[in-house]
Amino acid sequence: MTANRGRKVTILDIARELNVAPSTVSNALSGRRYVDEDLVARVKATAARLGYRANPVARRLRSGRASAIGLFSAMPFAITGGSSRLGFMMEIAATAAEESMRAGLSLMLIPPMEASPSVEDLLIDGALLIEPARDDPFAQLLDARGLPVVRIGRQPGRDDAPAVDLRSAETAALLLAHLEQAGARRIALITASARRASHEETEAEYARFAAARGMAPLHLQLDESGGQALGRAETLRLLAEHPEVDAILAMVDVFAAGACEAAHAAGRTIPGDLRIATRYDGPRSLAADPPLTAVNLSLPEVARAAVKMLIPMIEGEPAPTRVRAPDASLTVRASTAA
Amino acid sequence: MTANRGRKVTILDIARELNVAPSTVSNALSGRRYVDEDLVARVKATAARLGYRANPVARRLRSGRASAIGLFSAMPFAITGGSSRLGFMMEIAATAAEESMRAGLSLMLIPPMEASPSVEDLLIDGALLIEPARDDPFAQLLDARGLPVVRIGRQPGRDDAPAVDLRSAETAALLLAHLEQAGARRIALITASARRASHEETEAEYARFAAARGMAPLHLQLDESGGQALGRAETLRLLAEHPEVDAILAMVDVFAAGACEAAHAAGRTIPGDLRIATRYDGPRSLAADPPLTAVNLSLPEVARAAVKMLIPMIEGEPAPTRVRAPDASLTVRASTAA
DNA sequence: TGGGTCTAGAAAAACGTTTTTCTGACCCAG
DNA sequence: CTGGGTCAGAAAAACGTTTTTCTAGACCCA
Repeated sequence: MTANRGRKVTILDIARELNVAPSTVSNALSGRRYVDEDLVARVKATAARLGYRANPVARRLRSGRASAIGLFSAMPFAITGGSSRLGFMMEIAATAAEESMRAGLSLMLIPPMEASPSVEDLLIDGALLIEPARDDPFAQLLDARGLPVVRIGRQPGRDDAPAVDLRSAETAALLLAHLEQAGARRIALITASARRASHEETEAEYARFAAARGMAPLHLQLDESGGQALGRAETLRLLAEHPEVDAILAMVDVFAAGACEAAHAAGRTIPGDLRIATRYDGPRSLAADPPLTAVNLSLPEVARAAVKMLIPMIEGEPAPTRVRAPDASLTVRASTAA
Repeated sequence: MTANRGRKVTILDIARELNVAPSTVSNALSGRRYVDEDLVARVKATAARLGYRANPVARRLRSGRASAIGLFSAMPFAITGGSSRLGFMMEIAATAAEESMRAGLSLMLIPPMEASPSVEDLLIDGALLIEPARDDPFAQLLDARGLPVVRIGRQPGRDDAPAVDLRSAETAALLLAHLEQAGARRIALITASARRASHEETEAEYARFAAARGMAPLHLQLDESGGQALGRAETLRLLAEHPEVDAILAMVDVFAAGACEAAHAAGRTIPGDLRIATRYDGPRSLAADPPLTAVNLSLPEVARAAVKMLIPMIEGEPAPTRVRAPDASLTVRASTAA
């Protein structure tokens, strides 16, 4: 019996109906002040009869709190998701949603889009920002709005900003050591041109690794939005120009998948002629042919840590400004296994 | 220069500062009524100087709109996500987030949790509900709140409710025909005890299929929260009691993965002795050993259709009440390939 | 010159709660 | 029999916008 005479039913309607003050209705329904049992019963009955639903927006007006946080990723979906739309961002999203719900916050998913949503108008109290680049547009908008933000992966140039450190230098070292140990003597590196900490750190680590061994560095920086096709095309060119390359470390999984295609097209066997490894152990590293050696980044733990950092920041309490991701570990698959 | 003297800066502060009415400040900032150019400039300057940020909650008070929709799944995460937290729900989430953002709505991720969030207090205008069971708790709460809801997968017993029909009978028929064509003569079925439309329809289709061929039906209904371990255990028992079984159709991917484990433990080869197929072609069907034959459910299209249904419902406009998912197609993998 | 229209801004209402403050009745101890 | 305390409810303030209504002056034209 949802008495729907046009307008929404408010607390005022109940008050009028019972000749009682609105505040009394509020207290009766919420129970935060004692109200005569009998009156409470009548209020509740009337509320039910009229089909009253508390307006959650009005409710939040006093506190000004949205009780929600946003999860932002500026990476094009070709990277974060691709055709199957699964991957890095969604793996973080799942755990972050759970963890924030535990704290009474909902999680809003802000997908990377050309027409970026007007950040000004999003109903959120804070944000998680996935792998921001040096000049990240979301980072600027969020900072301009003055929202608390936790970065998942440091933002280059913003060493002060609260972040979960993904420790990409260590990840890169792990992968390079594995490739070398698997027999590689000339390792090429493919990163993205976007200036994310993971790419910058990996490049530095690669330079160090190459220098230490007297190996001439061979490094491609590709545009993330090029996706798998670009990875394939550029790898083909690389293999043609540098036939001595016997391993490729592709930081972005779609580039790695493209590299596999290129290897097949160039008649190279994997891992016999060419070893290929990537960073994020997601659905794409599994689906590649052959499945790719990759790194377990412990994204659920990372997501949980990020939410735990963000919550006190929202409350205005002191919060740690830097947390380190757990130690990474290698998952060796056919793309490098001897 | 975020002049932060305790309180938040409001439109009133700007008005006071300039000896001007609050409404004028509002109009100057929003531009929806003409305000003298010079004054606009002064208002904007003062706003910037004081560090004014519009309060999005207050802004929404008049409209009462949250500008957000919720994505709910009552399936335990063991099913929807599992250890890697990816899968059905997240695949839908990615596309739904994109599609709703396009309409100016954000998407809230409501993960399945024991302590269900108080649905009453969620700041949403509508909801998508993934594969609700006959007695789905979220469905009840959402309906009680009077929110528009689009079900992704019909809800048994709620044929009237707006939904995207996942056409599970056809999916089941596709899988059964494939198993038979791959040489199976005795196909066992594993569904979940939760009464979701996909399970009910599959069971019906299986019964029809078996009857038509004079094949004695063999059907297990498992508790979804049991996950892969339960799938393994029950498959082991099944194989012991019915050694003649030469194919298993497991509707839930974790059960299928468990069935693979069981087959190995029982010394059966896949697909030689035993063919295994599942429904959702997600990361788990790929990661199984061997990779599983599964169905492409076109979840991105499904998610888009669901959002498109929901939007007019929120606006109070007439909306279609039933949409059919695209035709399903089979992805044949090593678990059934001859 | 009087009545109409237009203008830019002021003023007030509205959105729907929650929280704080006020009030009158009652009770009890001093 | 009075002053203070407790009680349940009323009243009002508060939250921060947006929207509607009002107003005083400028302008115009018959």
